[in-house]
Amino acid sequence: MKPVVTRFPPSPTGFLHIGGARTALFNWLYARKTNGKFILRIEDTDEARSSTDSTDAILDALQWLGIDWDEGPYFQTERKDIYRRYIRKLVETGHAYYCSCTPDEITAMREQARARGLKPMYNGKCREKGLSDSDNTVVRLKTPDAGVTVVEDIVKGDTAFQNAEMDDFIIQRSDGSAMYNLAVVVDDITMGINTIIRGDDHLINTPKQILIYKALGADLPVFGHVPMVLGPDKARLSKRHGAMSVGEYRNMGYLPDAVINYLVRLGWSHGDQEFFTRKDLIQKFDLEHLGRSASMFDMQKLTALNARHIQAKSAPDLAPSLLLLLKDLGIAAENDVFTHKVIETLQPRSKTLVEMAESARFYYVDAPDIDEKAAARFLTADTADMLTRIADAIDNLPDFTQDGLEKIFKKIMADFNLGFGKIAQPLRVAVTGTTVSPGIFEMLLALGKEKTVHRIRQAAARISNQAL
RNA sequence: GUCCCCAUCGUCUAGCCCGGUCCAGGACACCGGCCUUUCACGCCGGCGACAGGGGUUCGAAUCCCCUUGGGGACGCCA
Repeated sequence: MKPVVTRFPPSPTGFLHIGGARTALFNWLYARKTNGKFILRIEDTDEARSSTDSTDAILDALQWLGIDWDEGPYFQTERKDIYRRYIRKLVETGHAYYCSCTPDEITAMREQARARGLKPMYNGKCREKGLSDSDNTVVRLKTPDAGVTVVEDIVKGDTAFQNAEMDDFIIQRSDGSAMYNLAVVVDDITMGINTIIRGDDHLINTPKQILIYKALGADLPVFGHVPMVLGPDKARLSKRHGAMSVGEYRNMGYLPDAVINYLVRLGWSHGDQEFFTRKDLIQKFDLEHLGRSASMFDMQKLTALNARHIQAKSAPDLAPSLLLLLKDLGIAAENDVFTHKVIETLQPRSKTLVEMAESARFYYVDAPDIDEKAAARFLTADTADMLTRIADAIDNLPDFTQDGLEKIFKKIMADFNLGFGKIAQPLRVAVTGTTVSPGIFEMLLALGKEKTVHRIRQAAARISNQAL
């Protein structure tokens, strides 16, 4: 059994979008699962639309997702000689021919075909002319007039295409450059690709490609055409659907593991399992459980999965990404024990890292921004004394632990005849500035004794000042 | 217009290949409740689907056909 060789061939005409990422993921997972090889190839033969910026962005996004490649990136623009050689071979063996029809003529043919209720096609005018290479000639593949070409697809099953439906398509442009179908097949053959998983928008290209494989006398790879990812309006995913690029998800505070988890579940399943670690996926991914129908992209589910992945990670793992986001908020934080504690208090209540960074803000600033509404409700005149008492008690606490804090709170509760809630909320507002925060104990413990005492005193002072 | 693909809760899906264990299971969302120092997490419960019509069969979500709906492709783009 030969090792599996898969590939991901993006064209560098923009960022890596979600649909492309999923295709890359399927190929990568299958290669990793089978101990095969995953090759990256940049399909930049459309030089007008391709850019190195796009290439960089795509590579960057793949790296962020943790999709690494064993070979490449190869660039099709650097392989022109290879294509030319194969095209020459096809002409020499009679599988292809030169055609001198002008674009206008072709347009006319198409209109004619359409008028007769047929598929718009080239009519094979130059097929038997025996033209040779000259300016303004293209090369076309000689396709069979009759019979069928069957695509054996591991996700769609066998699909038969009438050869009569296929025209003699162009494999080389008049400027001598290779067209997509030719370049892909030549690349896949020469790179040893034996498993092709791609979007089902390519299913129609497959019979054409099979014809090229056959004309070249090459073995066919295994094909698997996965359904498209659609937007919420069931239209193919496009710019107008909002966040499309993988990079946007990084900026919004999504974890690569969550994105991968979500993407793989869009069209693949493993029983009822929803949560997968990277390791799980490499172990469990298979081609048998790829779905056949298109799916819609659902941010809410991605977000839910992201929350679960945030909880599943360790604080030190989360820290580097969070630090970057804190920096965006103007907060300089270190990857230290303090930050790790901060993260732990926030993990169960953050759906994204951006959310976590915003919630973490109060830990780092010198004095929290006091929310006026919260202050009006909880930092009232009658709490000033209590807060001062708490601050003093904590200040004198030999051990700044949950036990120590509990003892203090119990005493205060008894002395002031208050329920715990009556103490906790003013305290929370004093220390965080808002009524919403992690649990009092974990939060104070993470904040540290000094800051805690300082903030409570500041709040008490604030109340006194307002009373004047 | 022609060709191709697809069709289970609002969404992602299990089940379909090898009909009965499915008056269809899980997850997200939504709605209740519990827990509780806030917000969350968590837990419990609820709502909610086999597109329609014909067959085949003792029996169909599962097999066949048609209809409808959705998607894709018909480039000197990839």
